[in-house]
Amino acid sequence: MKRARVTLADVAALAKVDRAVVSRVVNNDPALSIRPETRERVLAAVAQLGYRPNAAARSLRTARAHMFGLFLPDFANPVYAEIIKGAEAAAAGLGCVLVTGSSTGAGLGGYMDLLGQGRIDGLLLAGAEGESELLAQLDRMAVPWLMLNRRSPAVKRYVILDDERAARLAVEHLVGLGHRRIAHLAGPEGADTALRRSAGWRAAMRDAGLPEGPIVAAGYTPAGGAAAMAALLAAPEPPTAVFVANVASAIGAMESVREAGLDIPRDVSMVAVHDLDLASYLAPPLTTVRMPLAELGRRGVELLGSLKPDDSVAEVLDGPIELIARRSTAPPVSGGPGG
Amino acid sequence: MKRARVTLADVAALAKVDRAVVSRVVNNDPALSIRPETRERVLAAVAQLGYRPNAAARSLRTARAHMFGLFLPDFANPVYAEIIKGAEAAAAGLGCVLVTGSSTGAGLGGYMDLLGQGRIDGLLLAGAEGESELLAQLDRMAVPWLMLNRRSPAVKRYVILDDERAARLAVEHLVGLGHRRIAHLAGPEGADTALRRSAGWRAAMRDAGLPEGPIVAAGYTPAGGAAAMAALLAAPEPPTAVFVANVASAIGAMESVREAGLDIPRDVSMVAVHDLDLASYLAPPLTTVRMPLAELGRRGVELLGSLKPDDSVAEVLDGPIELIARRSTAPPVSGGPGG
DNA sequence: TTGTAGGCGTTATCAC
DNA sequence: GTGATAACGCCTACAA
Repeated sequence: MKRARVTLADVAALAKVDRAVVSRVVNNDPALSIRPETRERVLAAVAQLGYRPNAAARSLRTARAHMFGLFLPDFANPVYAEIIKGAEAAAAGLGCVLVTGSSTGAGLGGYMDLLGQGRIDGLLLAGAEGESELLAQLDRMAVPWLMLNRRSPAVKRYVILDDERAARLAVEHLVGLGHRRIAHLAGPEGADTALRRSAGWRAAMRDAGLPEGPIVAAGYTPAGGAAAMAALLAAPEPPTAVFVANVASAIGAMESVREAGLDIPRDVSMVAVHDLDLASYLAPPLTTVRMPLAELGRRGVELLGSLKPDDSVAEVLDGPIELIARRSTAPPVSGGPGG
Repeated sequence: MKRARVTLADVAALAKVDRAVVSRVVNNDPALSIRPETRERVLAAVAQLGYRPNAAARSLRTARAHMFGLFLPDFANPVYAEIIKGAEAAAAGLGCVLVTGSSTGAGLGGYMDLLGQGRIDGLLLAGAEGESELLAQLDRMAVPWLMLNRRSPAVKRYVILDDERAARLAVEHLVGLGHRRIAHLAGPEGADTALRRSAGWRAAMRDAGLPEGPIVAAGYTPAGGAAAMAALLAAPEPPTAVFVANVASAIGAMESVREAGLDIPRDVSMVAVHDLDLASYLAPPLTTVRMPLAELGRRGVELLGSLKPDDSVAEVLDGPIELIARRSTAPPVSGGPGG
């Protein structure tokens, strides 16, 4: 029953036709005219033997793997879950499968090899910090790849979201509530998303005629956010509101506020980028800016599928960005914390 | 510069040797005696041309893909991040790459095809609920696969953690603090992990000579946990402590407790399975049971690599399981909530 | 409507 | 020490 390997030849023999015929039937060759009964016989044989085309042979012949790759820094960052979902769905729509890997367990090297060896037809990179060596190599490889949610340093090959607009939305919400001393808990130094969000904060403050508040950088983790927020609160004139670059850091930042014996939103309002399920279950529920992450994944795959090796892409995805107001933001108490 | 495809033949021509020689050099064939200068020439040609072996051709020839698959229900569940990390590292150790996919974006079908077509050498399934049809098919496929963190219904092909012991540890912690009315916020009905954790709770209660407290099931999500906890609190004689089957549900459960105007741990103590970064940043920091998730991923790949198609595996991974006491558990106030 | 034949890039088994 | 040659399983002009 369990045959290790059923080939086209086995099916052909059973159906008493040539392998070529089986191949065309299996591939639904439109330019094939065949007697219904013959097709029946072939299909029956395929079913009976449990035949599945060997992908290696097929790829060797057609130089297409019907597979895309997505590489990211860390599965623990929940924003990637959403991106992956969109990318997987898009790949499935193209009749391909998406394979995902991270740099926590293994390096980018493995996925680069997949690409170099033609085992995947394209690679999506969601943040490959400090891998500029490999990136240069990638660019020499005459093969489709794209950065997701992050601009590529040398070549123009990326799709990003409008992080600047998201930041403005957040800051405008705080300004609308009456805040004037609005600090920024930024992302990691040099990270491209962090840069764009900081720029948005800066622009919105300027537009509102407000002085640029204090800014401190931190990794996109609770621990990073906690440390950064502590620094912000230690300042002589602490902010009445904070725009946090990422929801994970915000979780840590909230803890720092509690540690300091202060209350959110009475003493400090807080709004963060990226909306997660989690946000509405924090204490208090966190005001966030929702961005179209699944859409980003979807679009990335879509572009990969239709990209020529030397094309350049520099796209800011135009999708819905909205503020989800919850209970972590409120008008400032006059005088602010300590007043 | 950008050559679409450099083959063995190109290298052989440049190095003025036969393709066979190049192949042996590239593969470090130990049974090859070769003049050092020849090897030099070959290596130089490889470097100059940027040759990379074509994986399709190699797989066709050797019937090995050097690739393992891991399939899971949802990347948004953070416990999988840890499992993936271990699995990726183990695969890299075997000179393979691990590719991961989820059922949120596409179905299991794509990954089953990878396996059936020989594009991956084995498949790890971390929860494929309700896919029993595909599972049966998998078993007929004479190909290595394994369930992770979940027992397989028909065949014995799984590695799990000692969830029962984890549950006992949690309950014993609560009993040690003096709790007697210990409820259980269980996982989804029918989920295998949920079953094992419930069994542990039941056993620990019996061993402590305590009556089995109330139990209510919920999905492993904040929303599920919130609803279930609300139900538990509405009972005439609410528990003084809750053993929650999963950290995600616990986050929702904490919110329900706050909604009810109660305090953790004064009115209700709470302990949950699986330790995440996040846990120490909740309000209050959540007491958890840490399980060796990365180890589970590692072991899964290890077994896949050395499994014969008809072998059966039923392993309870023997790794460190420890209670991480934080501030969500404390001795009960005499009389309990409302007393 | 069906069959034939060549080759995709490797590796393994020989022979020289 | 090195080279020739035959598969691996499939696709696709082209021929019949």
